Amino acid sequence: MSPKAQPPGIAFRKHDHRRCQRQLLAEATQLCAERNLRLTSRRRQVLEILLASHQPMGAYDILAKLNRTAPNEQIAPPIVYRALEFLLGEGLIHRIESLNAFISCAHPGHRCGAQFLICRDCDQVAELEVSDNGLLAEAGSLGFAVDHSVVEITGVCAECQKHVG
Amino acid sequence: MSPKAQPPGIAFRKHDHRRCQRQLLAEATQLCAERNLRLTSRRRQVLEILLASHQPMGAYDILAKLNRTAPNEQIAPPIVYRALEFLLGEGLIHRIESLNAFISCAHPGHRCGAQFLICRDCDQVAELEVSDNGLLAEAGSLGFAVDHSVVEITGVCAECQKHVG
DNA sequence: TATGGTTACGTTATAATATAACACTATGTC
DNA sequence: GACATAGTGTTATATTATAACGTAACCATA
Ligand SMILES: [Zn+2]
Ligand SMILES: [Zn+2]
Ligand SMILES: [Zn+2]
Ligand SMILES: [Zn+2]
Repeated sequence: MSPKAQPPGIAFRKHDHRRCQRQLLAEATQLCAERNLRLTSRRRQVLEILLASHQPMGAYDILAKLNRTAPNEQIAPPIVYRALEFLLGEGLIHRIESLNAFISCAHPGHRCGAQFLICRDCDQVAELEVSDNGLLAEAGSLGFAVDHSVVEITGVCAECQKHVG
Repeated sequence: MSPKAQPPGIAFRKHDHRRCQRQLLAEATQLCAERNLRLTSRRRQVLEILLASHQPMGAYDILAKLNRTAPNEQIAPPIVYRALEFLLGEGLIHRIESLNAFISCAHPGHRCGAQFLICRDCDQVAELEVSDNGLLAEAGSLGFAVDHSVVEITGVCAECQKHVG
């Protein structure tokens, strides 16, 4: 089975996010099963926190949320960072470098680089998946062997442009 | 006068860096004069430290270098960050988000977004200037108003590929 | 050349982000 | 159960960045 990926720019569209969320969690669960990896409760907890929205969250925001849900235990940074590391490694979340923050992946399992549109008004982030040929071509012509690419475009989404103008 | 920009990928080519450095400093000086801005000695100091190579440096590396050159005074972080802020604002340097580091700009004054190839072997960073159409087109089709773009490609440069075998 | 406004610099303290190191616990295998 | 391994918990600390406030340099005008 190959579940359908979220369409590009979904973060900026009105959509049934409950469903969006459920679908992505199911995909993550399945993907871990297929890879024989353990989506432990900590890891799932962190993933669910990120799946709750299309907004990126800092590691310490996630930490705070964890500690709010379970005020008896006192969770420390390494726990969060380790869960994030696992999720990043499996392509279930992405790191937004220009925000020092993390966001759930809209197409779990795609191992290639993603591109992000970041609205500085509503803080939503949409994930694209464009084969940005021009750039990779230039890299190729210089004999540069690409490993990983970070593409983060900041601006104002269509919805927010309406509300301001 | 419009001085010639460094060709794309210069960081990965053998070149007369003394000259490269001199040229970029001259351009920076002129540009500040034209804009009626003060390239103070602190700012110039920080710029010169970055111009010394095509490798990005962390703010604290720059700080350490400043303090090494003048062991009598004890310079503190805000001084460095303020100089960096000025240089960033004028497009004389760039911030490499994925490294939390700074690098001198190869085309001072160009206000548009740049793209970087980052060699994880030799730590050199080459600045490109490609109109990466595919991506901006996608952004446009979503009605997203682009503000600033971060493009950072990590990999291994041609030279380093030879040396590893 | 005084005077006042502005910009830049210096200093101290602290915030925000991230990791090292090591002990303990759960999980799967024999 | 004994063992190896992977995951978690805990403490301390490293790294990156900024807030707040005072001082000095610069620049215009009188
Ligand atoms: Zn959604
Ligand atoms: Zn928006
Ligand atoms: Zn050079
Ligand atoms: Zn290299």
